[in-house]
Amino acid sequence: MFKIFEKKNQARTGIVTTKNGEIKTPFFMPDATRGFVKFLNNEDIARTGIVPMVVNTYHLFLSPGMEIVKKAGGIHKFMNYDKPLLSDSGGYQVFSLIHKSPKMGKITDNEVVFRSPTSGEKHIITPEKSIQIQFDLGVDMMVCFDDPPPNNYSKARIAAAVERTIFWAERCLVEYEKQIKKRKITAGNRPLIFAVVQGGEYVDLRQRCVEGLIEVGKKVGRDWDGFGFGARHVNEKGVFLEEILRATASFIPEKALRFALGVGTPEDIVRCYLMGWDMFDCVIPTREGRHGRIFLRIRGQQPLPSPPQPLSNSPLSKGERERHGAGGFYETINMNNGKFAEDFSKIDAQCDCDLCRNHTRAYVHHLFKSRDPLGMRLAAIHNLRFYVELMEELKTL
RNA sequence: GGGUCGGUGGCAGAGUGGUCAAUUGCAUCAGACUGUAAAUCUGACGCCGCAAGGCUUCGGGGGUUCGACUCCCUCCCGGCCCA
Repeated sequence: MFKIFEKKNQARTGIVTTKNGEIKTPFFMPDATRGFVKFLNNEDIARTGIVPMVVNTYHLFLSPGMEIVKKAGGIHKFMNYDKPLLSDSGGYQVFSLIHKSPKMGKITDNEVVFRSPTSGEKHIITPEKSIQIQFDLGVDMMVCFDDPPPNNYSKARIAAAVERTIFWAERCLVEYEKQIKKRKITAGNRPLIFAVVQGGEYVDLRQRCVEGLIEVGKKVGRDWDGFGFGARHVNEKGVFLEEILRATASFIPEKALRFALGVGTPEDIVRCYLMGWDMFDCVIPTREGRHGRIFLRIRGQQPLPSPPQPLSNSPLSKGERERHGAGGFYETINMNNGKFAEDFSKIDAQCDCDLCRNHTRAYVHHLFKSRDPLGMRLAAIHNLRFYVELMEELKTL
């Protein structure tokens, strides 16, 4: 259930109720794809202020496999995590696998056949099966199995993916209803279900997709709890699809949650929030943290859709400047850079995360140069803390 | 003292007459990362130059050759073996 507290232009704040607790919107979810955020344990996660996380149907299905998750008593018990979890359907993973290398599998209207990249073993996923797996996981929020084509596909192919996504969404929703009944799940305990909007860079296809999905809801007799923005939200050059995101948000009913899947950089999140998107997930804070990039808030600068400007005492490198441009609310530093070798200042004197409370830049640089997992862990913790604080600040905009 | 093997770019270590400014690894420097096949990947890495390109290199010196990191002489230095 989603309740809106306040609305300012398109942006809104609210609260989502799930069987494992409430979440205030807007919120960010780190990707615990295989049932863990790499290098972090639940206590680390809790200290960052993160509440919900994303797990992945595809990855958990392959390993450890559903038999083990079921024996554990569901994904929450397996992970020992008692806060809300959202499972992604696995569609994006299977499709990107096949789009990258057609030998890896085959997509038909009925099902997706693919080979495990690690074992080579053959698997079949259908919309129904994805939903069943997500019920077996026992998550708080689940996502329909969709068809996410690369944005550079022809309009005809994107249109076909839209139709298939709608068709599959119906199968997902029918299966959802079936599972609710079969498992005797009460209204208060049911997982929220999200449809996914495809349509690439075509506004009309995005609109068609949302309309088709809403019709599916009416037909099955169950309104979608939310809609996700499918495929990538940036073009091949990494440029944010401003109008597509804005238009898609406007097509989605106001009472539904708007989930910007895979978004994104801090400025992209700000942009999406201002357009009315409520929830986000992305690998950026954790992956880039593991790779040495640290996000630093420029205090006093309001989060804006525009990118950041450099701190005067810590100039951005050429690449960083090119990426972020001038004028903004944060910068990034790369802890691998030699310039930190003798920098005994704090990473961010005002941040209260494990990294900033306890260590200097020089020490963290040393951890990265030593390739010790501790540096990667601390950097991921810091970046998540940065994202959590950003979400808090969004509410003040 | 005798014998023997060897001295290559920050390090390790290829190359053994021309296609070598010199394979590769490490280190170093920088970049990328957006519903995680990512503790990953990419690039640079003698000197000057944005570049085209130019310049100086393979322990020191001398020699052979059209041409040497590669062959010869000698000196210096190191490992191992024998005394």
